[in-house]
Amino acid sequence: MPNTASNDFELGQRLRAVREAAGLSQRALAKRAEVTNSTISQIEAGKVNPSVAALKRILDGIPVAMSDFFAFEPEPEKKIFYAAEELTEIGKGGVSLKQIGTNLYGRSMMILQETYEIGADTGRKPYEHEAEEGGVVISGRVEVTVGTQRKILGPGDAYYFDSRQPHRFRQVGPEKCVVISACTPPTF
Amino acid sequence: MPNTASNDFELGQRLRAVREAAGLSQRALAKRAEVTNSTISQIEAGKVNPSVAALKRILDGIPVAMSDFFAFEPEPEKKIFYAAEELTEIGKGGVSLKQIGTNLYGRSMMILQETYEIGADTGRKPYEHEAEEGGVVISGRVEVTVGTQRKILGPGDAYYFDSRQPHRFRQVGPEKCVVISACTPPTF
DNA sequence: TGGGCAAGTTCAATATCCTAAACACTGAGT
DNA sequence: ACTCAGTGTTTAGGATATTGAACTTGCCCA
Repeated sequence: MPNTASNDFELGQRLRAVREAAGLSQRALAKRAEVTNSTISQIEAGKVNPSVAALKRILDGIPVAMSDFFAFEPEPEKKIFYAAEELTEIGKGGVSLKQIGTNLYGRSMMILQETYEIGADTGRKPYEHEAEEGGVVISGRVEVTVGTQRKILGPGDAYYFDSRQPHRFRQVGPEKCVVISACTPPTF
Repeated sequence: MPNTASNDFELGQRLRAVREAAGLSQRALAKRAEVTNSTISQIEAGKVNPSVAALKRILDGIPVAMSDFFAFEPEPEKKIFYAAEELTEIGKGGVSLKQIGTNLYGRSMMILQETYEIGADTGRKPYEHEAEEGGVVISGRVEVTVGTQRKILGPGDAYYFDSRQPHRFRQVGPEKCVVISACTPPTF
């Protein structure tokens, strides 16, 4: 692909605006940022895609923080709605875990759509990181074992437990089972 | 300079954290971001300095906004104090304009230290963009003409006017004149 | 035990950026 | 007119990122 130079949005224009607002010439800024004036010229003209390191050094020379520089982005990607096929598939084997909303960095919980095929069994997960989780059965039946308790749940039934307890999910009955669940925190 | 790979701070570590928090593998994210898995691998390992375009595409694939990704930076460069020699020199000729604080993008005013050498004269600036400006004389004497009014100001004297009015500053007396002034808005 | 699969990593080749030096232009001062 | 110092721009070449494919590892399951 040729250098479209449009993938950066108006990065160059913004840099120019910021630099001029600071009353700096390209060379003056280049000296502070320890890059060359041509680098700045080409970036502002949209002829190149600067590396993150180069842009950071330049912005530090103004100085403007990276987050400020990108703060007022058009923000094209604040996804709120997700088509079914966009859901991130995590699981494997007979258990399919689909993450609702590709949880962004820093989210405080993760929502999953879990599908247990006929005969699917998570096996006994001994104990995991500190978290809580709960869910509701949408269709089918699943046998849930948490600690010493065990119960078969059908559509409309729900569960909620501390995930440090050993737990196991096993599909039962003639049809696959779908569960919507949530847990917190997502990874840590 | 060899590839230090440390200029990016912990960019790679952060990307890995963000990606894993989203539950995506390198290849899964690469597919969404339309880059290759090796690109992500090398970035996360700190072996390369990604281009802004590459990083943006990757973050869009998660999705995370650039500003969010850099939001919790150590913010090393929130400059508040400035050594005398750091002040940005703007003026030319007998008039030296030093910008206090290299006004960041979006600042709502600009503060200047103006030095008028012996005989310095700004000439009559007809009318400029909509703004207001004011200042205080620190040392020396300066004749200020604004519209039809004219006055010679000495140490401690001050002025304030709408800068759309034609105005002129002219050093008078045996010593150079130093003025601290402010104007708003800075550029626009 | 071995196959299959998905994970992250590495390597050579290509595409791209960054630098250094020169170019063109402007305004101010001899 | 000429130089000088300041703008921003352009160009060639070495440095670096990105690609595409191979490599390694670990895991599950037959």
